[in-house]
Amino acid sequence: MHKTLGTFAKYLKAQKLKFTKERGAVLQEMFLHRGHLEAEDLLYSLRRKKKGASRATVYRTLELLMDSGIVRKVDLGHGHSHYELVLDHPHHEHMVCVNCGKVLEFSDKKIEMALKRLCKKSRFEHTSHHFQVFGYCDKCRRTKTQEE
Amino acid sequence: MHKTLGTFAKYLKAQKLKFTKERGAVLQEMFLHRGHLEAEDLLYSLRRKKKGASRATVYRTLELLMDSGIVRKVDLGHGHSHYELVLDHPHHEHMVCVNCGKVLEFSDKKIEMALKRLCKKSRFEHTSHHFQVFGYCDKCRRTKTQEE
DNA sequence: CCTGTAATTGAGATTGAATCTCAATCTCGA
DNA sequence: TCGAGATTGAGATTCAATCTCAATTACAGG
Ligand SMILES: [Mn+2]
Ligand SMILES: [Mn+2]
Ligand SMILES: [Zn+2]
Ligand SMILES: [Zn+2]
Repeated sequence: MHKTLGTFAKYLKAQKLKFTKERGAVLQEMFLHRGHLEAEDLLYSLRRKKKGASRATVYRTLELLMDSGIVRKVDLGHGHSHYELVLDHPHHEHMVCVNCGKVLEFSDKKIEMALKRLCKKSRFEHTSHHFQVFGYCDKCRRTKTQEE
Repeated sequence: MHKTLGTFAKYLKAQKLKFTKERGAVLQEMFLHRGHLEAEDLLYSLRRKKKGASRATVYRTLELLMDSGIVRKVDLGHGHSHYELVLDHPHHEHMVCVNCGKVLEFSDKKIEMALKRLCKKSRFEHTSHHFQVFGYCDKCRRTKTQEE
């Protein structure tokens, strides 16, 4: 946390922005929960602790955290965004259980290589990508099989 | 178109649903434009031709077309859905130019195989996936390079 | 060709995520 | 300590998508 806090402070200073208790609280809350968080989760979590930050401020702070490379936006196919800490957590993709919502993370050199090759072939300059896999996690798969 | 029209008619009959001029018009419009369409595009396109169908009906018809396997929903990372005809157009992924919006389609056996292997390893039962690649198409890449 | 009934439609209300507005408040460097 | 300029929050707004429900329509059976 402390290293990241420093990163954020430095980023804010460089942009002539201010470090406020609301911004600090949002970052702290991201650390507290880890995982893949919705903005709304952060909002209510903060409210419960009386460390309120308005909805607008939560979204604005997430934007800043993304700009400073501390947080990334994740698309889990729910029709709204989730956010996760970058930390030393390198680029990866997500498998989402359509039954219980569980999220598995994965990354694969072969896929990355194949994608690179395909982009070259199409003369497409790749800057980023999202890869969401949907299905049933181990637990839900077993339950489902028994019911049939 | 005619084969697909038959598929749709058959599907509707099997579900005890009715074939209406609005539903016919939406399907016809999908054929007219091909490509990756937004619901809103369909809506205005139909209005211009006085073949009106309300917003609600357009969305409801797209739902039926998906259920009958004629159309699939596409996520191009725009925060709202696009739709495309399935036809004999097999499963594929999309590259989206962040500058001009151009969409390139691709599919890759190696990626499919790697994904299959990863799911097996995680005991995850794969049912579907979305893969969006963002970057610059050939044309925009050239323009961008010259400007720098 | 009729008719009755169940499905369909459309105008407009509603939802939910995300963004915007702007007056009041706060931060931080000098 | 002070003031310029950044920030905040309540509530309005946007936009895609869905819902509501009274009026309309399709179509199976006669
Ligand atoms: Mn993740
Ligand atoms: Mn496509
Ligand atoms: Zn599960
Ligand atoms: Zn382009």
